[in-house]
Amino acid sequence: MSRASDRAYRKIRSFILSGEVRPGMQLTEERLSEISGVSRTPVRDAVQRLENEMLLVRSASKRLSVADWSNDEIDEMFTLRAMLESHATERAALRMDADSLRRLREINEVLTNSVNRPEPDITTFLDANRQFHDLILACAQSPRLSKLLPALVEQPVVNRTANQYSQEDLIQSGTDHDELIAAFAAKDQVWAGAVMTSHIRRAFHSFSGATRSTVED
Amino acid sequence: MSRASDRAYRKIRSFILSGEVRPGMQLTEERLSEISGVSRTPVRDAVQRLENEMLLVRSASKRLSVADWSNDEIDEMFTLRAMLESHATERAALRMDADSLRRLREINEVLTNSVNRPEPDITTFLDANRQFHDLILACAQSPRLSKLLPALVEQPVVNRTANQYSQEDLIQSGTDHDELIAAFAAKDQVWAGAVMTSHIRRAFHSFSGATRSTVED
DNA sequence: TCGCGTTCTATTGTATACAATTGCGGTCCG
DNA sequence: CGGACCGCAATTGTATACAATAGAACGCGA
Repeated sequence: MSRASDRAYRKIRSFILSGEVRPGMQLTEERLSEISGVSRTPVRDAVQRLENEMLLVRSASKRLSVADWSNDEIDEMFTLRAMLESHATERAALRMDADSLRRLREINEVLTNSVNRPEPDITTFLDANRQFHDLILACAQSPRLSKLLPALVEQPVVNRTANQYSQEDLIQSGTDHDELIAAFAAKDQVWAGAVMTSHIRRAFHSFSGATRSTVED
Repeated sequence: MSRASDRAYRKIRSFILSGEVRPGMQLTEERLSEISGVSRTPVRDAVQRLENEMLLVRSASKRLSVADWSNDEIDEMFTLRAMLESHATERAALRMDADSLRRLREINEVLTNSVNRPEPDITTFLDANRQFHDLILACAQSPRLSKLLPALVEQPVVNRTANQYSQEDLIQSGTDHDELIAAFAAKDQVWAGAVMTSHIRRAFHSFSGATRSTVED
């Protein structure tokens, strides 16, 4: 979208993810327009996008509030993501070209280096990770998937989790990616899809293990 | 959404589906506001929704045009729908209560009656069919799915196809639904999911068989 | 004091005017 | 005659003012 609209989207998004506002809390459009520094018109565009990503929800009568996900919803989110992203991976396996494969290797090189050190560089890891998954999605060549998946991946969880990952988890991610690359090289869609499924399911369990047990403490 | 916005959405939608405009054709926001009889502001809301459903696309520089789906995209659409809707069905199988089950039977009774006659009543069929699938989706109790699926089902294809279905196809739909109901009654999620998958895949092949061969003629 | 209705206020929805951007066409120079 | 540049027209993007609606607070009567 356009400049103001995008600006609003990013500002509001990071505002929500920063944790300054608690789930369930009301947010008026006017408030959001103050936050993002643009008028309500582009704010409304941004809000509609955030509603689709379910970061914002419209309460009974049109009032906006920050989404509050139940555990069941988070489970479901990972499940759907695993389904769709492994499907994307299967498609990508059939359509992968040499250049993309090379690029995937480069990206994963960066990712691996960022975690194979005493103090993992989370920012670099997240960035490389995103690039890796994005490139696969692009190779899947499915406009629909490209529209649906991002709303599911939506960093909320990804980002919140990355800090909770243990270093072994991060290293394992790099290993998963290596195996994905091997599957792509072999043009084996079943293999590739399966690796992606377990990659995501593992992330899910690391996540739910970490956060939920701490909540219960 | 609100009144004008919804009105715009429906008007534009039916305008596109009516076939008055051909895929790829440009549509200015002003034109759309004339069609729907409201100002550009609510039109833009509606447009954003239609973009998500991929009935409209924004070409290179923000100009709107009617979406033009490749065969591959239509295949993908059915594939995704089958994946997600059978997943929804699996969830529903675990959560189905007696009332909903009864209601499903009622709806399918209507559906079956509408096609078991010399001249099938397509309108009634479509309406009952939609209710049937909607109720299952509701029983799945997954806000995410409820958001994702409709954008995929989106009558475009459903409606265009219904007229192309042979009477046997329509009757078979009713039979599929009966089997779904049996699976729900048995609380067998695997069974239910499988029936839904084949239900949709059959629709897909009826569709692509009908339309694509005629195109090639 | 409780329940109900009424008014007032906060919030969202719509229209319109204006700004910015992009495409198109015409013209001028080589 | 061809190509590039410049300027106008069409289209989208943004702001603001106003309308409609839903919620809350207040007061009145039973």
